[in-house]
Amino acid sequence: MAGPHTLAETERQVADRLGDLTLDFEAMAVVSNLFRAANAVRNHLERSVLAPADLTWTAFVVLWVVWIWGRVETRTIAAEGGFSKATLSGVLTTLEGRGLVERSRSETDGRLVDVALTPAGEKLMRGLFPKFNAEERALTRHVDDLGSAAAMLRALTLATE
Amino acid sequence: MAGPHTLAETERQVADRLGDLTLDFEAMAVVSNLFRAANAVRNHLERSVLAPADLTWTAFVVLWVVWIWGRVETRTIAAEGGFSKATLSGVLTTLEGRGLVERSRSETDGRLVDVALTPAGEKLMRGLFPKFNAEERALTRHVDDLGSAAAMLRALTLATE
DNA sequence: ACCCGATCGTTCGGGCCCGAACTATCGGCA
DNA sequence: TGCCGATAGTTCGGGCCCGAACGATCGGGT
Repeated sequence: MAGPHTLAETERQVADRLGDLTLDFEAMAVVSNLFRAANAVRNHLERSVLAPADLTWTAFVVLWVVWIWGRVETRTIAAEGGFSKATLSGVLTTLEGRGLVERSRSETDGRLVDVALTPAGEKLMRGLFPKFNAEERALTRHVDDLGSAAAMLRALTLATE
Repeated sequence: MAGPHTLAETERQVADRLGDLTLDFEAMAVVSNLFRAANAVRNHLERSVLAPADLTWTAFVVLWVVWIWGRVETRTIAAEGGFSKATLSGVLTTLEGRGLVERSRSETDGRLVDVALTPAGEKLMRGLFPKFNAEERALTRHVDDLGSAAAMLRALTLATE
């Protein structure tokens, strides 16, 4: 554990508090470690790669989706990135103000808004993503089976639907 | 993947964009799925368990740490919960305003602040945590080996230090 | 041609989140 | 005793984050 207490200590304390109730300690540990890991990885990548480029995590995810898929509709970005359309709207305004993306109303459906990278955004991502991926590689180097790790995380995601 | 595109499609698109560079697709998938899973699990638990009690995720984590460990110093909560002390300060003010926790300056060290649950906070957690753990159990029921899953996530966390 | 339920993106309010700057306190050392 | 670097918690500014409410648009059915 990243905190000052070990998992065993925590479990004993919880058992003291709720000794009369049935608890699933293994499920508790998985969820707890999931957030510890996500938080730690996010903070690490933000500090090492994103902060020098003055980008937040969410802004980077938005740029990544638009960069990979080209001109995309707003609703696709939100679904792909895993955040609400309300959040996306604000982030897009920030990125548009910095000249990294462009919004344009769809010609075939007046409700939709298409998003595309500007040349500046394109240039930024081309320089930034290799550094990002190199850090991802370094962070995962001690995971023996990357394939089954990804599958396990995918199972967790699917369980919420 | 939770998004509209499969992992294979995404990899092909990335290869098209960066065909001249060496990338680690497996590391990319693990980090990507880590955030998808953490986001999905967090949103699910917030909506199913926390929202009815009018608690945010972070507020619940704070209450959990204080509940399990009894009277604790502020710095311990921040380290255990994985967020900054600036964030914690605001959340504690919110929880104190709702009468769920109490702040008190340490008698032995004037710099420290001790935090403890009020009876109302104690009652809330005793009723809420069993529901929370039941959801954790449901979410992780399709993970075959919970022990190795927790270990893998722990390895990811350690890699950031 | 006209409704009407569904869908899309934005806006609003409240709360979380972090780094940096700040104040107060502590402990060691001359 | 008096300094001084280290440490704890708060405050501040800017940005993210969500649900709910809103206005605009679409498309099927009459």
